[in-house]
Amino acid sequence: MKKLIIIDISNYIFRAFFAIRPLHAPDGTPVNAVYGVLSMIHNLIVKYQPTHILVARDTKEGSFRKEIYPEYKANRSAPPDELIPQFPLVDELVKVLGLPEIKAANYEADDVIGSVATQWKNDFDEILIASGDKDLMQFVDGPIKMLDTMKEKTYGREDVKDKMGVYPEQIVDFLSLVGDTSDNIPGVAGIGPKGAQNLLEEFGTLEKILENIDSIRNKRSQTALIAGPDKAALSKELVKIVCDLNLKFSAAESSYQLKLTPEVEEFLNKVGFRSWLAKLASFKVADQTAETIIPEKAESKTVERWTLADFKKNIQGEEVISITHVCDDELNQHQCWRAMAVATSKATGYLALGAEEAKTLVDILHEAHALVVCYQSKPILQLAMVANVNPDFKYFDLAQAHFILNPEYRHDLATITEEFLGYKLPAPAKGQTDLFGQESDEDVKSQGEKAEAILHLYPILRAKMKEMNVERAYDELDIPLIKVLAAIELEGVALDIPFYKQLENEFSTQIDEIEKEVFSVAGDKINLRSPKQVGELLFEKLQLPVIRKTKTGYSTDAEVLGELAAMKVSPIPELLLRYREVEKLLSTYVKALPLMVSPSTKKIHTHFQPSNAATGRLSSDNPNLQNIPVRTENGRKLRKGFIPSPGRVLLSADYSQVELRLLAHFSQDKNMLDAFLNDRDIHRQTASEVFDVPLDQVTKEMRNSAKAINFGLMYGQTSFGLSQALHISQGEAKKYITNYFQKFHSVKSYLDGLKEKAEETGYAETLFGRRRNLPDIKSTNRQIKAMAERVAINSPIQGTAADIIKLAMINIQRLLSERKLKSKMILQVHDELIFDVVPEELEEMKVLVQEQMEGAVSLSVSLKVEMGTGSNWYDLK
DNA sequence: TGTCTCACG
DNA sequence: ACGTACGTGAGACAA
Repeated sequence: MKKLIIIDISNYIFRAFFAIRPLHAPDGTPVNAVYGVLSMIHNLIVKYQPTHILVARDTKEGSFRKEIYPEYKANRSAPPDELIPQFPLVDELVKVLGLPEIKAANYEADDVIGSVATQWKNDFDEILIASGDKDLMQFVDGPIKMLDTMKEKTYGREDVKDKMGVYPEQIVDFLSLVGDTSDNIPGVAGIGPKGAQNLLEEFGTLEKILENIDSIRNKRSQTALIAGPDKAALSKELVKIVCDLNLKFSAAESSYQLKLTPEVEEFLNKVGFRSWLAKLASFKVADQTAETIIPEKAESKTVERWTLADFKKNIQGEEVISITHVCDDELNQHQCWRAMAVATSKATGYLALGAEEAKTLVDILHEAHALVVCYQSKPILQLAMVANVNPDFKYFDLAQAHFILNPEYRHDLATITEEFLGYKLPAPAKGQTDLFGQESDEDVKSQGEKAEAILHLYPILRAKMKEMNVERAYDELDIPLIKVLAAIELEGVALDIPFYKQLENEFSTQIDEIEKEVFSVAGDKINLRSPKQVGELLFEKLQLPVIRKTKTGYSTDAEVLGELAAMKVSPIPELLLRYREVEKLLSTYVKALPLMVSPSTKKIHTHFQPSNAATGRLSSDNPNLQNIPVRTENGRKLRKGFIPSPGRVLLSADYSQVELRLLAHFSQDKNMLDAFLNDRDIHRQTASEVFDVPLDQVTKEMRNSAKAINFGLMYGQTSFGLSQALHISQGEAKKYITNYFQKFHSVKSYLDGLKEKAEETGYAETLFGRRRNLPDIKSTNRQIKAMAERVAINSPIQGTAADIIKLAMINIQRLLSERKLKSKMILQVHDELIFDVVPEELEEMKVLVQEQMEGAVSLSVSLKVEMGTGSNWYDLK
């Protein structure tokens, strides 16, 4: 296997410079770009294992392109001062590493790359061009691929088409039409990527397009081309890369192996890269023939077929057993158990189950006193609950344990098994029964192996949690919560279906009316649900100004439509906004929710996922009941359809400003603590501080700005973000933020401390010790690191709020059962709980809920809960 | 399947 | 040069 990587070193220098924070050699010379280039080259070698490397570079004299077009690359600003002294250092680095290098006077690195790639094409099994330059995509073909080191992605023929919209052989023509701002290549004015793509799709090449100018259907493109065919020709000359340079270098001579030589050592010492000494010293090219193959598990006990009696006998005296169930309906797992596999220290069994056997099963579990280890415990608990048995056996939930260990990983059993047991589970059983309702032997075997894996994983994950000191969040919050969630899900929420049917009629009529109006103005019938068609209508047909673009086309989101509507040149943007609002309500809620009402219980049974959101929050799906509209009046009406069970009332209780209270507690900022201790409106207080006006002179706008600042800072928002949110200049936003941190200086030091702590430990953690690992916080890539820092700020706050409400839920549920109350907890929406309450219990419930929520933890700032009651979710007052 | 858009805290 | 505010789930489209 011969593999060549061609490195566009100039491209690397710039990218490295901007991606890596400033670094200096012992003598003060800036070296961040040098560091970045070394690290990118090292990564290339480690990741792609090339046998040959070639460094291509520009010469100082400039290129022939400048002669034919003086404006070529004229818009490039001079390299930053900090970068200039690094060019010779990179030269030196390439030299001491002994990297094969080619440059050619009067030609650019691109020409070297093009010549090498085309002339050596048959000498290698694979040639990777490492560069961010779009031009070079023209060479992608067979063994030749583009490699974006930053994104760690290689581009083959189809990937080029995906990214650019055209195939590699069309890239030259494409760029000749579109132009390239980075090289100041003009292209044809009036033709963008979209137009060029369409033209090339139809005619194939630039020459054919120009020959057939008369038959171009798109009038805009046609006039553009008639006006500027010479521009296209000129651009093509500039874009076209020279491939016939005399290389004076054979393919074989580019063979390369990375070694730590005395010269390299000397260089690394000079620039102060001491950690690289060790890294390169231990560097070994991996043996390419020895691929890591994860073995299938070798031995396995025979899986016996058991009856319930066998099951009982086999788990007798066992301390730990594992079970895994087989069922057909993902969404209603507790209702459809067909069979289960069980593993103990001595035996593995498989038993088919009838629905009515659930109670017996749970009784056996109770009697046996074994710890029940499973992959997901919620359906097992629900199986017991629907059989009217209180599931008070001990359980260990692997998915939840894995979530605690690393919330951002995938938590499926196959992944966990591979990670901790080092083998692959056999392919998932098809779960098909034969004509006699018997499972096939293969299915029985694979289910048995699953149960065994689960049994073996338990002590490993338990030990790991102990080692990482994260048992508290698992044992005190997540595990007891699962039982609470199991009950909430089974209880469900009632929906007023007739009310929803009526809404469906109203909304459908509105949709039709708006649609008709749009069509009459536009004179065209398009699919208003298609962003693509909407974009074409607004920006091509109506020629409205393009506000923003997405990866694939024009952006038409609400913000864009709002701006267009404000221009008042066409009624369509405004109509589209109304269409979108109603369409969203109609399709996501009004039509969908009634279909989710269970025929047997007449209620909606959402699923609360306890091991999904990386911060430790719950999420809700099938359907999601945590995003029922509330912000607009029109949407809020949908909440009128969420009603109590017959004869009951709804009670809601929500934490007021939990996250900001937590911020005050964590930061101990005097100003912020004061505001909460005196029960002041926190946003008003902030506005008064930031804008330096007395409390009573704070205007609505000021308060709104302050609110945006308060929320933004918990997410690590930048001045850019704030300026976007408030529609102010970035300078103005910056002033607000500086001012804020001057007034709330402990908040600033707390947030900085969070970043530092995460950098030291590699994770962020909540008040209860729930962790979120942040490997990216050590990234040398600025953007990636910045993202990790924002997460380091947000996770402890969002996660602690999640922990607190979990604790409250556990305590409330326990009290409901101890006091034998009939009222039920039915929903959680992050900082809010909803209860289905028996009227006689209402007063007791209010006290109980408020006490438990406010008293869940004791902080410097007391938690405040606001409550409401009513006959639907809209009218909670 | 990925992308866009949009609902919530 | 690049992106820019965290955490979710769902429906519709387009390929």
